[in-house]
Amino acid sequence: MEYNHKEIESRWQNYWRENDIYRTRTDSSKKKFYVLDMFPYPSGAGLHVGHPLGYIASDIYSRFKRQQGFNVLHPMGYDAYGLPAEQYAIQTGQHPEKTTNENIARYRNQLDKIGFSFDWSREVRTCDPEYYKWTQWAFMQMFNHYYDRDADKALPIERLEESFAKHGSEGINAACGKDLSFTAGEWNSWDERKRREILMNYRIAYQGESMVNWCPALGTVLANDEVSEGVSVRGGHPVEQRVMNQWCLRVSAYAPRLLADLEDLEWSDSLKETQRNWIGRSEGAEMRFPVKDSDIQLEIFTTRADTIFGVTFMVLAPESEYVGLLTTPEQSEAVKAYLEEVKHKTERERQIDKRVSGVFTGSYAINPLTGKEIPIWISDYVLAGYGTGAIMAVPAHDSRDYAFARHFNLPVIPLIEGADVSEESFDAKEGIMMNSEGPELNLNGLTVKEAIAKTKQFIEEKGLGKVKTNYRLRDAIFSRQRYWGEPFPVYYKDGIPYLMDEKQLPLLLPEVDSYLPTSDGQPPLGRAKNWVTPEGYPIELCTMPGFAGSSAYYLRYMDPHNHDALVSKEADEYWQDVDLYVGGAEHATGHLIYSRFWNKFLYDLGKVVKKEPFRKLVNQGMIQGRSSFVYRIKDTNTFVSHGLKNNYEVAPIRVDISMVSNDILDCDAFRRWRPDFADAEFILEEDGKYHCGYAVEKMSKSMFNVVNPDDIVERYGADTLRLYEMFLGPIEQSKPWDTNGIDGVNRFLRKLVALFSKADLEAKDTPMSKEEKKVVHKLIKKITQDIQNFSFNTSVAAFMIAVNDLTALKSTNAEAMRILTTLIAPFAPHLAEEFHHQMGLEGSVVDAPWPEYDEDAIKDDSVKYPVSFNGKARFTIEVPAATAPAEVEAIALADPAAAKWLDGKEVKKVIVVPGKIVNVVVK
RNA sequence: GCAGAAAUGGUGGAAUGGUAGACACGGGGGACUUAAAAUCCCCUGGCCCUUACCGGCUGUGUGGGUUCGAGUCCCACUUUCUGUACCA
Repeated sequence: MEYNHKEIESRWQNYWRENDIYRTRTDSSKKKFYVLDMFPYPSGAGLHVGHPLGYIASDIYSRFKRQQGFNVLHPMGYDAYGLPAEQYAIQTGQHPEKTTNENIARYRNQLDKIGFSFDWSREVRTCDPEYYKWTQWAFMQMFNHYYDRDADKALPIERLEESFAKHGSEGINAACGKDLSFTAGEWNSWDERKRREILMNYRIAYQGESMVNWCPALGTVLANDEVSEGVSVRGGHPVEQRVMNQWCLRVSAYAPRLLADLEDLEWSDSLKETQRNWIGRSEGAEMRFPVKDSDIQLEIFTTRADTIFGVTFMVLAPESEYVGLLTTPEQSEAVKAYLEEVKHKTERERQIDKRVSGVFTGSYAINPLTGKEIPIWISDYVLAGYGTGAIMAVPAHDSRDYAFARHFNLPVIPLIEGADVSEESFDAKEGIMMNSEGPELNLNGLTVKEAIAKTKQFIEEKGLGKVKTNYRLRDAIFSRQRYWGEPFPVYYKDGIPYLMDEKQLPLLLPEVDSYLPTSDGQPPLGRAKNWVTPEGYPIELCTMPGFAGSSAYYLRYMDPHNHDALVSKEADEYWQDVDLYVGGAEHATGHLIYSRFWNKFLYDLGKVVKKEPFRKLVNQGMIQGRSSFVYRIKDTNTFVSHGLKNNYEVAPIRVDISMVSNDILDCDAFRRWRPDFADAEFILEEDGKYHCGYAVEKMSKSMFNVVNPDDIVERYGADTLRLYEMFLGPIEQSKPWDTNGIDGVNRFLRKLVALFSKADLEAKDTPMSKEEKKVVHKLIKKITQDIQNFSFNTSVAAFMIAVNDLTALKSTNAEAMRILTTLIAPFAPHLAEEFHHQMGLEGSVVDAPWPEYDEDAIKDDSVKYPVSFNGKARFTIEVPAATAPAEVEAIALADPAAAKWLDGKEVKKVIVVPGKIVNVVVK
């Protein structure tokens, strides 16, 4: 049999499609298993070989689970809303829906060629109204709920209203944007507008003034995870801080649960740690410092309550509400100038420019423990969004305070014995306290840890402050001033936002004549005609951000065609959660936080049964590109091979990797590549070949290093691509794509075909020989373990060994081939299906039951023991498998070879590890 | 700065504390062939000994430790990658 991959693969792909082999149904008689890939954003560039890495791994796993008898849900869809499509639309005037659909068609075509077992009948697209109806629905639920800290869950906003009507703000412990205090009488006297304003501070989806990342180039606000190092993640445009009225999600209310529930997840340590850092829990104390000659109490947050005797000044964030209150007339000019300066700095400039800057307010606070006056300053190193936007500065033990104190010549008081603060601050939380004695509290002689505890207790008792836990995680900004996203089901009456009726969902994205903002700076939806409710009220002009649609898509797959709910009760109770989620670690602080939050919210509402969406998560590594270089000798058109380039003055030039094979350049193709290389000369190495250099870089068109999976499939077949991607190395590891070596995997498949074509398929009932059985059962054991451990590279190696062994045994046994076919089905499904049918077996190999292995068949009759002397292996003995350790020892010492290594020395001890080793310890 | 992960031949990578380098690429040699491709066989960490056979030494980033025995466990360090940062 010839291995004609094209013919085999297209034939079985058709068979799977025509027979609906991958259709999954809810089947309560079987145990479920849900394997999910992070759905892709369908970019215009199409898939490169890096994208399918995770898909192949998850496909192997889900096929394996299916063969083990599970009812496997393995869906795929598209994260279809996004910025690139919109920017392309702005440039070309084409509707983003059109280009998105074209990209999706291309992706689908590429994915289909690789032979995935996705149930495409469950496909979701975030831009599909039938899908985003439920994104809008979830937003409405969030608008209609608040977070009750006592119940520790989201509750309907009506409960809050009832409570306000009866008791005012008294007795309510809820997540709230402001410190609000009012009586029932006040509440009842307020009109609807005022009440709605109050309620807005409690809603989980709320509209509020907040400091946002504004990106002028993109004309939109961005979430914190969409900004990195002061520039937008998409496009790299500068981002500045602005106060704007925006829709937000009260993710921060869920911070404690998001942190605590990480414990039970089977995620990598590094990913959990990244989330822990992002959530950023810190235990400390909130303290009030009275301001001199004023009723104002300045509230600060600190984790170092122990350093209170070292506070020599206080600092406010420039945006702090105290700034206006504490600036004295004498200082008002200077403060005004400073605020102006800070305001015009972009976030990026603020980060790059680490110079110390600040201004004195003119006011003084009183240290409540020492009674001393301390100046209050303003500086942009204090952030408005964290803690209270004000700090007590302890220059001796905080490097930022230290830099500030040195710059403005403020005193530094060391508090820890032996700490040298003449050059830099001593930030470590360790040591013995000194200089810390006041009229009421003495910390001297205590360790830092003891001092923190004692101070906290003291300030709570004296009512100077309270113990507080802060989280770094901030609420997610949920508005985008863009076109290509989900419209908000919100309209405005007298400027107050109201929800539309649920029956009006989905609220369809309207057509516009251009995807740019309007001339008066409104978002693109401002161009839509009749963008009003039937009653004539204007509808919200912003759309939702990308993470809105990707936060609950895994639930929709469970029940994708349901018109009445995001997911039915039955489907949710059956499928529960994602058993295995495969995707990139770059989503650690975005999607994976939002999705967990979204799921927990729906859990609070009783809409889903699991408090966490993704039980086990595997991060596949990034596949980098491997660029090839040629070396042009300066001022010539002569190119020198990599090994000889040091003899010349050369300039490296990237060449398209399609002209390079195993680092050898196809010189003729190179000459044809570009007109100016047409008469290129080459200096070759001794072997008569031109060797290219290489570098590992991001895979991109501009580096000429993109490898398209279509080309690999065309040349070697999908089964080879699948096996090779797995063979490259551990799935979690980032590695460069290197097509060198794919021949080895392809060769293996051809050997497998050769082995199979010699098999005597007629003699079905012939038992395997002992040797055959051993090879096959060892393989079953190895593959079963490897798949469970996600160790696919070693599985591929095991297949290679088994095929070589069976070939060496000249095996023609049909049973051995049947088992081999079953085992390789998850990896090389096309070839396995071909074998399966050639053997005349019923149905698809997809449902071939996973074989059990027989431990007895694997056991050796005899065991080889390396015999070591003082840990160094010297010779090998072979004894019957059942030999007792004492006897093994005797045989080892009696071996003629032993005498040489004993050399008359005394044997101190002999260690026999059954089945492993004999180690003789001699003096 | 902080956090996490990693470091093994020319390359990608194997190794439940038990003969390091599986498997594959690349390289070398050979068979078949008029020839090439394809295929098959042998060798392939380094150093040394030997005509050859047989051998020996050394070796998993560096330095220490635990152990009969360490690539694997512990401590310190170096380097690389990833994430994150005026978060008080």
